[in-house]
Amino acid sequence: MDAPATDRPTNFCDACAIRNRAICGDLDNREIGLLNDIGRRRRLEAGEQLLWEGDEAILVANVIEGVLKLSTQTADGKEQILGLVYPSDFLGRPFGQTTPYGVEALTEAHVCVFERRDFDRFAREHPRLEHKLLERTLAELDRTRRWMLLLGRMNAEQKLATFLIEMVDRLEDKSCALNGLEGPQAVSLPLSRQQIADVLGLTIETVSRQLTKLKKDGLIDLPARREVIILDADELAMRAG
Amino acid sequence: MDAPATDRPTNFCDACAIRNRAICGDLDNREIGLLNDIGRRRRLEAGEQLLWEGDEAILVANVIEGVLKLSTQTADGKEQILGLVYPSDFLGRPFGQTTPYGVEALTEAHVCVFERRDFDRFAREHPRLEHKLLERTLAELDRTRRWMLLLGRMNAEQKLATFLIEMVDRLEDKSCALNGLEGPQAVSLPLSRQQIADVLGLTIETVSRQLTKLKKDGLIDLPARREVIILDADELAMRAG
DNA sequence: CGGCAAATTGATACTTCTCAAACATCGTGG
DNA sequence: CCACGATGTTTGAGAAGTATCAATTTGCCG
Repeated sequence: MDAPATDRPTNFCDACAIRNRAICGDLDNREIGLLNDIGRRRRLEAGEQLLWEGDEAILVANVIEGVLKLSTQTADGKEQILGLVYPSDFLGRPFGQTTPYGVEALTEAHVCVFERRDFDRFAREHPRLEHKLLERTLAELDRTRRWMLLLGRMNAEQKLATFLIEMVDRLEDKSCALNGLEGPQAVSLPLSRQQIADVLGLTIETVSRQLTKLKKDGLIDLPARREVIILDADELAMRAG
Repeated sequence: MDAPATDRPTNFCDACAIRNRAICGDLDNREIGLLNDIGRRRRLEAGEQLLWEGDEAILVANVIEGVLKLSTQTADGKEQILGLVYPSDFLGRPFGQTTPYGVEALTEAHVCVFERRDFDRFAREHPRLEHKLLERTLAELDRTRRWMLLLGRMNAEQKLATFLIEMVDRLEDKSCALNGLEGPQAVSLPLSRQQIADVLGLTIETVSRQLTKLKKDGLIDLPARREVIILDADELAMRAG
């Protein structure tokens, strides 16, 4: 094999797993090349922090692989997870001065990061990208507002049921033979019990008790700490309210 | 006075109070003219509903005057207010199929409404407008996420204190002689006690009790149902956490 | 196998909700 | 102008739900 011309870096985008699902999806090859030039790949360990709340907003990123959390805390240190970010999602605060929340990898993760200034300039010059970003931001705002209903008006059981349904939706292990159209579905949670509590605005004990209750009631099974099997999706949806 | 040429409708934008603060702020006169052609003014009574949750998303609007609420409810009818919308704010779900929340005027209000399809087309053809809309949507997402911390992790006193500080920030009656740099500040709430409860994820009784407590503690005064005077903003900020 | 962190379980306290009643405010019509 | 009813608000008592604190138990990883 001949070595490629080395006067420009490799275009990672060509082989990018999320090439067509991320906000870059509408760009042509020339534009992708330009974007590739200002971005770089970065690998994060589970638990590694990418952005700190309140810091200057220097980075934005596309998630290529893994799950990350966006979170903030009260003055007295109680944490609230503001959102989970999955492959092909965009992350960070373009056109902003400070990062309004911390970003931490929940699993090993791969992201495609950009200096915010570079990204902002590129976006302003490429309306198709800005449009994609707008559509995503609007969708994220809708999702976030729906979560406000959960935080403000649901009880613990409704919160857990809603959470499990959402996780199945997002993470459903499509390779798993268990998952027929009906019948049990398995999920590997990327979150600890404490993190589930921080998503739902509950304590770890309440999360544990509610999961135990759902198990006793036969709606789910808990074969391992981070494994959940949905046995009765209909009843679970009922309890989600 | 001569009648104006009547081959095109009056351009309301010329006299628009929020002309420079709304998303139209970056448009030139020609573009404003085009936008004016697809929009129309509408007056809403307090309590009048503009959009219903789940309906087809047919309208978007700029708020010219008044305050409106965005809200949703649980299956069993408990309401959660998702946000308040003030003059110069944008409202509705562009590029979407359905309206994800109800919109109702809290006070008499004036809005500048567009058919969503018209607006979507106009926005796609005018990247400066789309950029403004993106910046607003990003800011609104930040604000909404901050509210999640309140809903998920604050107790009733912190919620009320945070709410009052936010309302002063937004509504501070600048014409009122009371408002020096320090000292008491007066606010006329556009919300009933029930609506405050629906913003904070509490019951009306808890809101009432917490307000009474803040009054007894000398942090606020409640001269009328919808009037609040902040007597000790520092201590209020302390209790907001 | 042992040590450690995470999760569960239990007992109790506290906050908030629920239901009920009294009270205040506002607008209306006498 | 005041009485009246309607609506919104405050207050009270008790119940329910969740948090807190403490003690185990479980599962994971070296």
